[in-house]
Amino acid sequence: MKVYNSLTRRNEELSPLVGNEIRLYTCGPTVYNFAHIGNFRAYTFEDILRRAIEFNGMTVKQVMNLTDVDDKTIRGANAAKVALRDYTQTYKDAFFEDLKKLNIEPAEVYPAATDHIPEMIALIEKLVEQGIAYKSDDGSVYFSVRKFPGYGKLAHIDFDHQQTGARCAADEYDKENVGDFALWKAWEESDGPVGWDSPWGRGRPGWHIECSAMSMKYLGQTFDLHTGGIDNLFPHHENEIAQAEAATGREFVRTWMHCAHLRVNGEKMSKSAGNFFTLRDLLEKGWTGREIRYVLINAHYRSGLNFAFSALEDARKSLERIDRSVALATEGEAPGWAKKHLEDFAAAVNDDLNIPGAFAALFALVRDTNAHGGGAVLDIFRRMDKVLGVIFFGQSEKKSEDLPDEVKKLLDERAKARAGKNWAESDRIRNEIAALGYAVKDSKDGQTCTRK
RNA sequence: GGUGGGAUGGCCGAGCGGUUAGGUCGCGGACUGCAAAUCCGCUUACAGCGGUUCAACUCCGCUUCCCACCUCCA
Repeated sequence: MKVYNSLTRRNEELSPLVGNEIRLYTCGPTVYNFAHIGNFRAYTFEDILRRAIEFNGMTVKQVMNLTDVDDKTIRGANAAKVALRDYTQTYKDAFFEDLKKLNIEPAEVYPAATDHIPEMIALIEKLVEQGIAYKSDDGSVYFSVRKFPGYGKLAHIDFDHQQTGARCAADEYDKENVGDFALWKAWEESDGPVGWDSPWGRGRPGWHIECSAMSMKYLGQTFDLHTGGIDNLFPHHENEIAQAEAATGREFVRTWMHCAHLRVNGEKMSKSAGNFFTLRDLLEKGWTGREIRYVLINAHYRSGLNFAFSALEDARKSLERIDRSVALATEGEAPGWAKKHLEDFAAAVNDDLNIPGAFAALFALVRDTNAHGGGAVLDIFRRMDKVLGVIFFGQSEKKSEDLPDEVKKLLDERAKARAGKNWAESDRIRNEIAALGYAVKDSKDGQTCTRK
């Protein structure tokens, strides 16, 4: 299995550092609001990643953090006049509900930042002791990027020849260097009741430190894989590396993977443009979790994905087609042609998660299965879906589902009409059944009726 | 200004120096009383201009346009 490593900018074989287990840290949500589908592009990408690792016979220990203290959560909680913990709990719960809707496999650990303040303080103390972090007059602690030689190696930025961006021109902090970032932020008025005691006084952790502290706590000082959206590459992940490697003197993460952004109708998703959707927005419009999942995963994770409602419509039809084919599939030893498609599927998945290519193999299986009128390919579908997570295997149950008496009666009448070749009557009854929400299809074996 | 990624058929979206991506839509055929489903075929896609090559959508250069990051956005 090969994946693209942002650190080396090359495709590399992914193999575990220890045993057969890949240790994976995925940057999770800041729980100040409902997550939007752009966020979920990252989470579905990470889900595909862990499923692909498992597909290849390895196990995964995944840690996904919940950022439950930062500017936005504090602002939200204080504005709502509720405790930070209560405020974030709402969005934590919502997040887990959303993950289920998208059929995202749960991570092994979901550490919350506020539950790991001591670990963060310990890490910061280590950095202060080493003289790589310093306390400013206001009680904040900063990381001195100049003192960490490898700074910029992930983002491939040469800071000696870098002009200062417009956004960091404002000199509102008491920092030695504009590039220095906060490890600990001193308490200020707007924080209200939020704050923890520390060796540097009351305050709260900087954003980056939680990921370094929590990932190392659960996965070790050096672990296999760390992922997130491309926007996290710099500064967030760069800073995580700096904090961790400066503290331990060891390599922090071997492989970094980043997914590209989602656009909506060709434009960047933003509230002001009115093209900002949460998962809940789409569910309310009648789209299902797996239709949304299909759209989110059916583009290579490193390519920008253009989200459009027409893509959801395509997804719905594509999934129906897959479902119909799966309903024809049976248990047993798979025929050679099906095994070939699984090989193609695996090759695509193992080529840096080429999911569009994997879907092409799936559809080749669909076509052949239909052409053969079925086959012992259920296991092949199952193995493909182990990675994709979009197939509905309940088709046979849906078929045998009890029909209302009213519909049964109409079907009997229609069968009689058809026996007498009374086509007008047959069509009339078909329409009547359709009006009740059921679809009738005719074949050599007679009528089949399913709920629409 | 720096760094990185893009422009593919109506739409979505892979890919590679020469061999069908795939989905969806549309058209034709088979099957069917009709329909639906299914299968087969078709609509001769690779931003523009040069270059390298026996051969370029794929490599190189230039042009146009787009996107992301450049200090707390997945």
